[in-house]
Amino acid sequence: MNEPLRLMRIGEAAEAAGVSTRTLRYYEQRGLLTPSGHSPGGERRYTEDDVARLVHIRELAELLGADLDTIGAMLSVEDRLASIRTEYRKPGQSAARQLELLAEAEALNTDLQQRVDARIAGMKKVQAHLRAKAARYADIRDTLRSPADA
Amino acid sequence: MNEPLRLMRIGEAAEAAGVSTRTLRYYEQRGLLTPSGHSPGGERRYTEDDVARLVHIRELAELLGADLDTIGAMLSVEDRLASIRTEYRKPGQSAARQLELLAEAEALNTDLQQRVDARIAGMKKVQAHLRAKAARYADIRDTLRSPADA
DNA sequence: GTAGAACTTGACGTTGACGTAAAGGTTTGG
DNA sequence: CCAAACCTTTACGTCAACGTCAAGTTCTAC
Repeated sequence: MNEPLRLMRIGEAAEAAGVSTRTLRYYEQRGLLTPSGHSPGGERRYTEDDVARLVHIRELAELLGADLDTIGAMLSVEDRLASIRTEYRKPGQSAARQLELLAEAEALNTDLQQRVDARIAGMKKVQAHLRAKAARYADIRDTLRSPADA
Repeated sequence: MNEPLRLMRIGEAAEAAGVSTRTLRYYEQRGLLTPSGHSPGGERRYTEDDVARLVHIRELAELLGADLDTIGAMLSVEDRLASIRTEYRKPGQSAARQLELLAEAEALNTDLQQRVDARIAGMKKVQAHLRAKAARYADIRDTLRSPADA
């Protein structure tokens, strides 16, 4: 009924995400990523989902250039969200409570979207600069070929 | 004939760019930004162009998340480029030499473009994720309003 | 059941990009 | 010309995000 659910040791998980084992332990200490389980002897065991989350963290870090605290905030929003979805499925919940949680998640998501949008806009500005420069080079190249100067 | 050419002291230049004076001295030490001149007493004097360069550096740092060494490399490309333009204007230059310099500049520019493009692509991926999430929230909101469950 | 690889928890080291304090020299307005 | 504001160099401090031992424990393959 339940899938095989591969459990990875820390080294395997780290390699799968392209980071060091130190990074995994550090992220755990910072509350960003807790391994899904442990071996009887106490070793960390990671699932594919854990690795996906790890990759996600790296994306946010590298693409957004955000520090780990900021990323932690983003993740807790997403986690919050997941629990909202769970809670939402339970029939016992009051509709008011559900709407409240939903509103919170939406606000945080909107905030994140704005940050990303701003960043993309800035990057596009740089991109435009570079394109303009490329065009100038092409011009210069043309001028060099046909020296109609005087 | 020549414009007034306002010269700023370090504090003014720093404030104009929204950074600390320490940052200016640090960038100078790292070879990223040398003031255009000095007062007789030895104080740094910056021009508007210097400030523009400073702003440019900050843009690259914040938008690209690049470290100062990388930014330094980018800047030296641009500087190289400016000197190429200067050299290119001189009539004494051989056309072969000009083409050589131009090719170098174009190669470096292309490289930079690719890096920026990749970054934008990554950001757009994140953007898409966030949009999908927003859509899901909207769905949930709808479901909450009309509980057609059984 | 044992060797060796991989893991555990400390704890100290490193690097980048500045912050900050000290001790003195320079500018500038009145 | 003089005080306040601003600047100079030098040097140590800081913070994040890990890297790197060290000393001991657990896994895995044979």
